[in-house]
Amino acid sequence: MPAATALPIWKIHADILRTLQAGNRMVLVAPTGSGKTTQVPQMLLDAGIAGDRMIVVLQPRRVAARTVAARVAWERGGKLGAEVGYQIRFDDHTSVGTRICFVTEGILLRWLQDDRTLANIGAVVFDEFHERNLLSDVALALVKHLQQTQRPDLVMLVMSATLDAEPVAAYLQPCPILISEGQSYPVEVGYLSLPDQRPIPAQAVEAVERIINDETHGDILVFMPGRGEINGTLDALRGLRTRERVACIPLHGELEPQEQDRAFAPNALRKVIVATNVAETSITIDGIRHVVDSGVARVARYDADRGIGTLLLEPISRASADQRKGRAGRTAPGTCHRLWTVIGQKDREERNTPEIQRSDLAEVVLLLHSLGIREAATFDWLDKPDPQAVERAERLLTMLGALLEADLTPVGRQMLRLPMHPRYSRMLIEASQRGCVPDAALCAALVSGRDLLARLDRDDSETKAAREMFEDSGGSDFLTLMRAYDFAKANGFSFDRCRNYGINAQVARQVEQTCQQILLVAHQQRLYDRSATAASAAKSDEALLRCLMAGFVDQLARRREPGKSACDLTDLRAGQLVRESVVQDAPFFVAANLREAPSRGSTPLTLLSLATAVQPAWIAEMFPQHLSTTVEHLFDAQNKRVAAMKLVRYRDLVIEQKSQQRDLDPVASGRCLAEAHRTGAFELPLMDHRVKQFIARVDLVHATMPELEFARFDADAITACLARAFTGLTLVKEAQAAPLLTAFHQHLESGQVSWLDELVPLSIPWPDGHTTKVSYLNGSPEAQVKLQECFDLKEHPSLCEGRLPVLLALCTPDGKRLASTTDWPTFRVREWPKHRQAVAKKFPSVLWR
DNA sequence: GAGCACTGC
Repeated sequence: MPAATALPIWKIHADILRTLQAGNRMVLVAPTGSGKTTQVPQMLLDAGIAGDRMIVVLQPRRVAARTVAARVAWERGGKLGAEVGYQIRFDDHTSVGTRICFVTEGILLRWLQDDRTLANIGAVVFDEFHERNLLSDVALALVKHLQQTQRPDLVMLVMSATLDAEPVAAYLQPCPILISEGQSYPVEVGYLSLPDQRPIPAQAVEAVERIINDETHGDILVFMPGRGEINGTLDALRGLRTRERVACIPLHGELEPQEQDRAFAPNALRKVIVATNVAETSITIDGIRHVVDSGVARVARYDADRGIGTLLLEPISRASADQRKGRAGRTAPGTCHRLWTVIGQKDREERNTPEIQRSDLAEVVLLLHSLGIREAATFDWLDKPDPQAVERAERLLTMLGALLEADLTPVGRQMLRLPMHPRYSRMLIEASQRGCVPDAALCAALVSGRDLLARLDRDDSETKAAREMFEDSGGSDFLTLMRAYDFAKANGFSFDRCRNYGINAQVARQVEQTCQQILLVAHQQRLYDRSATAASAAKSDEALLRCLMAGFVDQLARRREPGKSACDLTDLRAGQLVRESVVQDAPFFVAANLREAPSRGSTPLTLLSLATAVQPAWIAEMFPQHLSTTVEHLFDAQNKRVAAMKLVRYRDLVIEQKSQQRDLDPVASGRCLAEAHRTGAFELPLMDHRVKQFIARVDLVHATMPELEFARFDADAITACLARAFTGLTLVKEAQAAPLLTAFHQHLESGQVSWLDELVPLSIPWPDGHTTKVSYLNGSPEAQVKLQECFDLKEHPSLCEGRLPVLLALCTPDGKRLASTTDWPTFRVREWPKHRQAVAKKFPSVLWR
């Protein structure tokens, strides 16, 4: 370790201090290895930048906050927790004398709720800001807001490892940018010459093989999007034919710590580490000289329109690819093998979408309200969140009772104290009424971190059998988690015992801590009395299930068929319950997790998980304001009739239906039959030529003589007429026998019907003294006439006061159509002579003129 | 008849 002052950041020491003495904002671009995280806070302290107040350094991860604090305390020769300290969840190493404090972002936001002015803080340093985590964006915006209002003396310093600092500087303007060099080695980047369609594991293995056979040195890091691809790559690596033996090591977040340690531990063999994005930001491994980058990652997004999360494979941004590349140049020059082409590089996004633009914002919006910021959508953000996401968050908070007409309620204020998503804090409030706070707290804790239960492999029948031990009779998937947790706790969180049952012991320990913390807050908030818990030992599951429903009632699902997974959800959504859920029978349940997943078909699946069976009666009791009852007339296709049903809905989801035939409404019933006909449910023989002619005539007058204001027959109008004709009827049979014409006449104003015979008559007079029929079914008047009878026509017949000539279909005596015309006199002069000879020859008995 | 990156109070 070099002397701290030899670190590159010290070259701009004077500039940093000068800038912060002249102003109160600064952006510092300093790559990894510059020493910024450990040195800058000390520089600020020694120069008295924060006065006698504390310097807070925001870290995105707990490990970083803890280890960096320890390092800085050591450099200053003090004890951790004295002059230099840290605070993360569950772990507070600070004292009254602490001057530099490393904290995770959530801690600062808690402090802000306790003291809106951050009175004892003089400077806030945002480290690793380029990651653009949700909470760093929130913290930056709130600290800026505070500086502009009550704390102009507050110093803000944003540190970023990438050069992309202009947007932040512009946001904080006036705000100088200082740039420090890093301590890294060049990395040679290679692209594919042609796109490769093979699966990425195969491509990656080929790249690894090339690196090894090129007789290079140093470990190899392969970036893959997920566990499946990692395992695929490791399988393929085993079949690798190289002169050198290598150690293949998986690395992802779900691994237990000792398994993760294999990636760090020295190895006699060259290491090939196949990792997810953990290795891009959270975990740094020394000795990597080569990176193989698949160029894809699974990215979580939030569809605010539907309130559904997605996790899809996406091409990574150029910024992200550079970050991955940098992992090869930390200790020596390296190489980076990108499994995409130079062209493909240009098509990539420049940087990642900030998390604030792809997250559920309920928790953030509630926090902002507590700080007096009511308009989260128009607040001064570095990057504004999607207004729809803000609106959905506000709607959810209103539904949960945290907001009332955009004002924070007392319940909302209580919810804010609880460190969890508002859905779960609402659940705890409910639990305080129902005497099951400890269970509800456990549920909240169980979903607050990584998954407690390992995902089952297809052929892992042993774990599967063990898992069934925890499964409940079908009430809630939370009960399964709770039992698994109880098991882990009863076994002292033993790794071995837990592993045999597919339980992550590390996660279980965290759940224990989280749960204790929640219970402490709940106690402080008087949501329950800790000393009195023993009394409520005898309890049923129902209270807990009702609490779960309170948090997720807007994600109520109704099974379409008994025993099947397809469900309808509130807000006209649909999805299917995951097969490992225990709620396989209940007709109604709430799902705590909605997410979209790609499927083999073209449409993605909406998967519902963490289900809890509920009863419609509970909804009626707990949310009467969201219920509506209507009598609706539904077409019963099976019995070919209208059925009157009393429907009870929670929002738009039917939760109860009862036949209500005696309340049948004649008008609604007729309407229902008409709609059913419209969708093709049955034929109408009486929709005959007469009716069709009538419709066509009206439409023709409408088009030709708009000044008469004849109403056109569109599909809606026709359905309305049928509804009128069917008034009081319930059976298809009755509808089919019902006379229709009168109902269609009523579509017109009184008097208009009689004008029709004048404007668009069903027949017109003919020179032979008879009449000839006119058809309107093709959209214009047509008459079929005998050619020889036309010679007495004085002028061409026309309708609609002369505006519309009748199309005459001219037939020879055998009834065959010779030609047609809308201008007989001209036809007679111009066209007839061309036909005359042939016609006269064929029909010599007729006198042709 | 089908599936999952990473954090944090």
